[in-house]
Amino acid sequence: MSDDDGTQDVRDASVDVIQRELTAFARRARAAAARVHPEIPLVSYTLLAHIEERRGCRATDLAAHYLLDKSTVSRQLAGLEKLGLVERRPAPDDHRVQVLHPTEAGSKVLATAQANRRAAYQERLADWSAEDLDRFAAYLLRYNAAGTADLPDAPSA
Amino acid sequence: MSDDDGTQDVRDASVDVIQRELTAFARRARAAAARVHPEIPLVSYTLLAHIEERRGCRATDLAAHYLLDKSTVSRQLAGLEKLGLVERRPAPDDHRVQVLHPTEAGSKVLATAQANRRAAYQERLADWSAEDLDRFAAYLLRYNAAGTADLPDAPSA
DNA sequence: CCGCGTCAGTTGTATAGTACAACGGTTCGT
DNA sequence: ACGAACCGTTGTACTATACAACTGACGCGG
Repeated sequence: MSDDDGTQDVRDASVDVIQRELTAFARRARAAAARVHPEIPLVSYTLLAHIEERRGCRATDLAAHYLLDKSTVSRQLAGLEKLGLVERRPAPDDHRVQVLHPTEAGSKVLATAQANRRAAYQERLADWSAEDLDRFAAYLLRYNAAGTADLPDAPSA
Repeated sequence: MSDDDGTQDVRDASVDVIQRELTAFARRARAAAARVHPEIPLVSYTLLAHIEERRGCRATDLAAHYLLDKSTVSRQLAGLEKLGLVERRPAPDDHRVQVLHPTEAGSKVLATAQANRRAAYQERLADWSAEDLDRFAAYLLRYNAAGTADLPDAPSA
């Protein structure tokens, strides 16, 4: 307990707001995503985007990145493959791993979904100044970076 | 496209980052919540918090606020009641509605969960300056307010 | 007062998304 | 060559969710 000033109260209040608003956002995110791109099975969008971005990544990488169980990723991938949006190829050097690539259809679907999402975000953020957008983006980056630092399982300890 | 200036590019880049980071956050939120308060059935935490905050609210209010189907709310509430965390009482003047109140156990569980969440957030935001926290909080408020504008949650009445 | 439209909530059914555990195949270190 | 570690799949179960059909309670126009 510092006796110098009441700065801590201000910090607490801000943290409270951040907690509450982030929670509210998370609660609504699913419904919102369903409205923006109803076609692509939802979560798969995220995985597909990651696959596109990091071509040749493995299922395990996705699981680690998104804190998902490997079985979950496996099924999501199966769905994506059935839809013809990703290809799973065994790595030549290691037969355990599958190298993931978007198909052409996958890239196309992803581009459409991204365009929709982007339009939705831009509409929502239309009346923000460039400076505010920049700062908000920076804050989110910083927040998420903090969270993923200890992420690699943060297991027992 | 417009030939007036390049400010649009900067805006687009920021919006992209915001979109991506918010999505990443949403994807991880569930797993994170499960770690922070594994006891309380997860989503119910949010509803319970809302019930606590707005004592005497109705199931329909919750559904509207969180964009949930009333059946979903009904079941969540049933679970919460079975756990002895909320009470559902018929309104005296209108027998259709149920007035919701947290039980004592509910308030206690909620307080614990909130303390845990709060601690987690504070740890994560420990090295942020008070000014940054304040601004981040303000941005999140602004962002969410835009999304809820059309929701029947801010009743003029 | 009666019937009909409306509102609140519940229940049936179906679907994602997820985890955990058990398993099969692969690779590597000793 | 054996066993540990690793990658992915499959079986099972549970939560969260939606939509639709239904029950019960209001409330209004006749």
